[in-house]
Amino acid sequence: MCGRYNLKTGSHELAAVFAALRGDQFHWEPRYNIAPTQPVVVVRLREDRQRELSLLRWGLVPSWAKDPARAASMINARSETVDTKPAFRAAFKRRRCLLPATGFYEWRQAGRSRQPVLIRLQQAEPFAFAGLWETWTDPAGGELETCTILTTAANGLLAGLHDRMPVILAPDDYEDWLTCPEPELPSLHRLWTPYSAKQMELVDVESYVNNVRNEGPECERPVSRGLFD
DNA sequence: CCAGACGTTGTT
DNA sequence: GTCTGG
DNA sequence: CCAGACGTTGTT
DNA sequence: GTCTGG
Repeated sequence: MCGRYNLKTGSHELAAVFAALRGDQFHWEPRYNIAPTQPVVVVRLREDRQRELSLLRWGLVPSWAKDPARAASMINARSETVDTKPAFRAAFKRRRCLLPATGFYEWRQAGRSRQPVLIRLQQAEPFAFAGLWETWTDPAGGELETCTILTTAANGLLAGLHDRMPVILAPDDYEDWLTCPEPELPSLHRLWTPYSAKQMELVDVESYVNNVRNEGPECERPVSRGLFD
C-alpha cells in the first residue's frame, strides 16, 4: 500500500508550507512518479527543534541491518504495531517525520490487469504522510538515511481499492507528530485515524505511471474513455 | 553470560 | 515463482 | 508499488 | 538496539 506517489511542489514552496528550513544543499524539483529506493522529501526536527527539509531514501533500513539492499521491502509501516516491531520501534520513539506529497497512486484489480488510480486531496497545497526515519552505517562508516510511510485502515472511498491507506496528517497535527515526547507516544494513536474520504478524489490514470522510469504530467493523465464505457 | 537473529507490507 | 532495482 | 531479470553446464 | 536461545 502506498508504493508510489507524487510531489509536484518545488523547494521554495515546500519550505513555506511546512515552515521548515532547507537542509544542506536541499533541492527538489516537482516529481510525478516517486518510487521506493528513490530520494524523497522529509520534514524532521533538527537538534535545535527547528524543522528541516531533507532528502532521504524511501525504504527504511534498520540500524542493525547487515545489508541495506532490502530497503524496498519496508516502504510502509503498520501504525498499529509500529511501537513494537523491531524494525520500527526505535525510530517511532525518536525519529518521526513528515513526507510531503500532492497525491499517491494505488492499483485496482481490473479483470486480469491492474488499473492505476491517482488519489489526491481537494486542495492545492501539498499534504503530509506520517513517517519514520532511520540511519544505517556501513562498515566504512558511511551513513545512509532512510524513511518509511505509516499505514492505517482504508476509509470508505479507498476501501474499494485496498483495505489499507497511508496515514495523512492534518496541518494542526504536524507539530504533535514531530515533537511528542516519549512518555506520551500512545496519545499519537488519534493521528492514525483514516483521513476523511470527503476531501479525497480518485482518478483512473493511464498505465504510463506503472513504469518507474516514466516521469512527468502524463503520470496523471486520466484514462480516455470511449462513449460506451 | 555471549552469540546470533531480527527485517515489513500487502497480495493471493 | 521470486527476487532485485527503481 | 511495478518491471524485469532470473540460467547452468559443458563446450567452443 | 533488543530479544531469544543456549
